[in-house]
Amino acid sequence: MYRIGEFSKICRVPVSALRYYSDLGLLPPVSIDPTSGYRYYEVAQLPRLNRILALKDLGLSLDEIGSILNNELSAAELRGMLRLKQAEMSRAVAEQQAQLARVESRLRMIESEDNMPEYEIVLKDVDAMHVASLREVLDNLQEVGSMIADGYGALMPAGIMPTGPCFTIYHDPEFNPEAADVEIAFPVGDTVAEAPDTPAGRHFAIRDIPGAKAAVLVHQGPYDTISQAYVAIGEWLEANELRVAGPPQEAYLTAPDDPSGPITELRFPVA
Amino acid sequence: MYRIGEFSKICRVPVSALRYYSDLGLLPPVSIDPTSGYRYYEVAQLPRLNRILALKDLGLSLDEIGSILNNELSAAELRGMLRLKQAEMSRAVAEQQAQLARVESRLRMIESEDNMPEYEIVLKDVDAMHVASLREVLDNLQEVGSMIADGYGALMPAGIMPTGPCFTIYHDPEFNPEAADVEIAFPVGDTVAEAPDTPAGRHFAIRDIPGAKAAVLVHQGPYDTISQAYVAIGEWLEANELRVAGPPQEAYLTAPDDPSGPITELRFPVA
DNA sequence: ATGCAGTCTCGAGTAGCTGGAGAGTCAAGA
DNA sequence: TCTTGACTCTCCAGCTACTCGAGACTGCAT
Repeated sequence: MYRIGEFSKICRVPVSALRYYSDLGLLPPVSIDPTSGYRYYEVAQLPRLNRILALKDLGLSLDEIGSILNNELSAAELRGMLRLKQAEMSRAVAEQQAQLARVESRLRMIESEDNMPEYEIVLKDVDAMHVASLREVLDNLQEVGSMIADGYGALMPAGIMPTGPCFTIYHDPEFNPEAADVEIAFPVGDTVAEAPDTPAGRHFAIRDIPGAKAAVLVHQGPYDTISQAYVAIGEWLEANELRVAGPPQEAYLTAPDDPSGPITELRFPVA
Repeated sequence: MYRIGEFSKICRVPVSALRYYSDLGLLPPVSIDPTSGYRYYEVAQLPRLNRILALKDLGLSLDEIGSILNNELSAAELRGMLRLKQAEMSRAVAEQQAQLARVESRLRMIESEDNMPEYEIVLKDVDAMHVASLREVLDNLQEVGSMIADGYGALMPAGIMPTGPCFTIYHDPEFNPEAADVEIAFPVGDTVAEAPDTPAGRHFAIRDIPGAKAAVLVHQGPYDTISQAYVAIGEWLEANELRVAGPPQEAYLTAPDDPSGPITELRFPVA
């Protein structure tokens, strides 16, 4: 019979943890003095304690360990749980490694530039959207502005309120300013199934854009400096070993008359 | 000006998190209606929010991010912090991978045996000890018992109380029952600098055993079945790709007359 | 006027402990 | 027998970065 401190030395587990396990009923002391409340342990409890530690080390929660120790779980169930943990952990490892890679690339960046980067690029889950869109091959990207106005000019009178800021999708595999395959999308309610032609005679397509993970960057300032943002996001993707998995999007988050100037969000879907 | 829900859609950050950042002062809304308490945001806050998310993704705490955003930290300090995080994270990644390997080896084990393993093996930090020890080359391991008794026979009368259970250290690079280089160690107080010779005329060495990480296993049952435990720990070390980094120890945790039978702890230092 | 979706604050919960406060206990020395 | 000091007890708070729920209020559309 050892008091908790001695037992703690023997098993090399902190006293506080032993008390915690005792309270949870995971490792009840062999006896508790009813007057003093002192917990008394025996060396014979070491195998059980080691089982607890071993199972904990496998990533199981104390709750789950309790079930296992009380034989509430069959071997098959334990196997299933472990397989689940395994999948979960390999995902976690991959995620951790990616995060470490991001830290390293960031370090390299600030050590070469010796200051904070101009843009912050973040991975986000962009969820699925139902959109009304106009797709055209343009020989002049200036036209995008008038196409947007044209689109709103059709949707608003028809009572179709966009549910979010409109954005363009650049379908070209490589940038070609003389024949740019551009889609302008207006997010609309899920129930919208058709839209009238625009004042300029364009025809809407209604489609779903699936959700995806995307590298997202916010560009604040005049649109004609946005190429810097493309450079930054390209470098970032390369540094983080991510591959582009779809056409990039540019969302126009501000109204044309916003006092803080135009704000554009770049989204590159990644695998 | 957007209400929190709309802004949440734009930035793809949950409302609860935005409120949390607002309470922490990390991303205060541009205005708060004094009567309703409604928070109002603007698109121009997206860059700051993305900075928060990017820094968070680098493993910084919200506290640290707050300092950075308020310019309380120089670029050099940020670099230092990131380097620290980097070291910490690569350690964490390695640890996670090792844990994943343990899960996988455990899965393989229970899938081949189709039941729970007999022993639970755990990595523990064994801390440094000051010991009085007897080292000898024995041609018969049975003698260990009498050596232990001999040791106690010298220490107790001299008023040197062992501070923990005694243990043997097997110094042989490979097991040799005809000439086993065995050290029997009695943990004693740090102040002990010498001990008298034993009744049988053996001479104590007083030394420090450095702390180390060790694979630990508890064997409950008669000593002559302990070879199973050695097999188990050997398999475990192999499955977890750990290398032995010192002579193994066997600690005798029970008194000879303990009703629960002998309990032995095996410790293999690992790198 | 009435819904109803959105928002507010506040408090609790998460996992696995760790640390502290304040009180009681045990064994040895004076 | 008393004291001292090490140990132990219970209970509560804190850690991180939120999330969830209760109960009350607001804003907008019918």
